[in-house]
Amino acid sequence: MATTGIKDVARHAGVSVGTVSNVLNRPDRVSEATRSRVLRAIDELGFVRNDSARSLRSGRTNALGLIVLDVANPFFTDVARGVEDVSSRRGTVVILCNSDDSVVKQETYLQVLQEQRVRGVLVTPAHDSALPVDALRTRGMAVVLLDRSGDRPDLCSVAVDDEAGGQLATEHLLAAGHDDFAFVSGPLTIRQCEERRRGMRRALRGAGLRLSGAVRDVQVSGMNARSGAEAARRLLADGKKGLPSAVLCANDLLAMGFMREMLRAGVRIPQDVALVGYDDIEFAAAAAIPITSVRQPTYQLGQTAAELLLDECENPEGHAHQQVTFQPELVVRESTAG
Amino acid sequence: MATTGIKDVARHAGVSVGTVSNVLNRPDRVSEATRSRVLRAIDELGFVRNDSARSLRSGRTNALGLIVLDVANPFFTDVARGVEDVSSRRGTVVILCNSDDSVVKQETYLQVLQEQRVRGVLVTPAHDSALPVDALRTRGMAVVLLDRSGDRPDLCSVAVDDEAGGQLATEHLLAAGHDDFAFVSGPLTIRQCEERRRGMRRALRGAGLRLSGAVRDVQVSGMNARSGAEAARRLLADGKKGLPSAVLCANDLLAMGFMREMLRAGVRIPQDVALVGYDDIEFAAAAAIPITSVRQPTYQLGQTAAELLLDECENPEGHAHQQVTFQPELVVRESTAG
DNA sequence: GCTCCGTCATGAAACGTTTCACAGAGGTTG
DNA sequence: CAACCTCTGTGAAACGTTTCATGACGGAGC
Repeated sequence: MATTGIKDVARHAGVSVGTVSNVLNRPDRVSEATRSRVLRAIDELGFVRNDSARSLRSGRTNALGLIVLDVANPFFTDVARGVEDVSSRRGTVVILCNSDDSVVKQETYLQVLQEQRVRGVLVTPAHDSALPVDALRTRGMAVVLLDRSGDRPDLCSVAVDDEAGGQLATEHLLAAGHDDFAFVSGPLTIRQCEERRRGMRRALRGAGLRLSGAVRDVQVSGMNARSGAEAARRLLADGKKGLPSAVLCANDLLAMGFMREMLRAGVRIPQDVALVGYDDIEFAAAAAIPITSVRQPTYQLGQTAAELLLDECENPEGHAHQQVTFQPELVVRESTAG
Repeated sequence: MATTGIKDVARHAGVSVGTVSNVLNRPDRVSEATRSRVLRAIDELGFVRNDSARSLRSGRTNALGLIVLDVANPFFTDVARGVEDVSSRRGTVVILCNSDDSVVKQETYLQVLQEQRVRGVLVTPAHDSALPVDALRTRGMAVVLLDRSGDRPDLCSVAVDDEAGGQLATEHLLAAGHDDFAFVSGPLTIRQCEERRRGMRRALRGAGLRLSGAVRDVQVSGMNARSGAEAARRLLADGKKGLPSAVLCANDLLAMGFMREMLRAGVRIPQDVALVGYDDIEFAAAAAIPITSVRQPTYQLGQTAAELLLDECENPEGHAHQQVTFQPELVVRESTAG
């Protein structure tokens, strides 16, 4: 299958291959007349540039890699969308990789992306794996960390301030007069859980409350609705102290399960218990009682990360590494409207 | 930046470049001794194959394109996940493209993917755009249609039977003794809405009901929770006939909004109105009253599509085009447990 | 009329692989 | 011992671009 190449175009237009290449890459170097002649030839022959050859010769590709834990997670989906939009605007293409939080898969993909000679990678590191950043750099690939704040000054990174989010949510509840709290979350080894909790505690301390009396932790195994329901049951069974008047869940799925179980037990939300979730997934607003939640600028996170990466690629010398931290935002709904 | 190439490896291992290439591509053609010597050299030099050169020479890339309407839509997210898993298992890489249902974007991406010389494309066609399938084929790219059933016998396609889904849901409601229905959906120009509706009507006819009396259409502008709530309000205001006893919504978001508005008005679900959604998104189960819904094998859809595509690529001659249609499945929950 | 300069176009060399025709070494067969 | 394999390894020719040194042409300045 002889694909028509630049040579055929050249012959058909009666010029040299160099000229065709110039028409493609530096149109201003070519006179109006020949340029249009070449363009017509391209059109007539249905010529399509071969990017492999282009990359090989020029030493740079038009692709970048995106490694996330799992696109099926709405958080990463939105991030991916942001990345893709920026990338397409800049004429680059995104190669999508799911590591499933596995270090092995992550390594495999990094290898593949190196073979592809992508311009750079955006990666949410699996676990606390140490990325072979230097090795990548050596191969001329830029690296930007996603959803991981800047513990490395020699790297660009983009993240959302989870501690601030926890604090924000708590201050909202404090302002409504609450003084008896619970924090529902998955294992605190999950960074996000731990940081959101820390934010909550900071807010409580800031309000002059004694942590030991003002807040209890309800820790469940998962971060889904089922676990949320379990947390609710545990609190309901916890007769001696009675229910807390305000609850912060480490994510919206937990909050949804929690709410359902509470409603079923006849507890009124927000009158008896005020509830705040985290992530502001689409369904937080669609729940039986719309849930107040902490929104993260996920799409923008992806956009910014892609822009940082492409900037670093385009201007490796003048590039200053940035650690960007976004601030979350509270979306108030009925679940705290008491 | 002189990346170390096959030549350096050859020199370092004291063999010819041809031999190194053989070690990489047909290890059995090389003696044990030299093979390990070469492998060691590769390791010591940190050599990474240049896929651009490889593709250029061999005429085939290791990439395939995936064009969806929007990854942020959970449906496509799951599909993408299926595609990616299969692809990575086969050593291929996925280039992700969002067309946003725009024909222009779709064309642009197809052009880019051609330049990349991807092995093939998986595409959910925007609108009813006619894909330039033949032009793509000419360039040696395989094409598989996603979520669009086989109106073209010369093409592989993968889809879910929406009509069957509508029928399934309706039969479930009929079996529970309902005889007064409503179908809540967005514009019927959306293929999915139209087909699900058709399935419902077929089931009703099959049960010997007269359509004119047994079912009303409630058509709203969107496919989200807000529109669902609007549909509910419209039915509530529709005093003369009273409420239907069973409602099928064209997707789960509609169903969630619908439910919320009904509950707020004091209508009991499922006692007063039974409710069925569509898509079985994760949150259907987490709603205030868990929603019975029609599940689609989205992940598997993606897997199958990717497999068909790769098969076609690997064996263009012996490949027989298939139009695969998946059957949806009903997941019964409390919203119809009356 | 001469030099000098800018504008356009040319042709060949590179980019890093894969592939292929071929060669040398050793073994087997008749 | 000649003829003929098989097993390994070689070297050079592609693949389709980009890039770069070079050249042709015509006009401006002196």
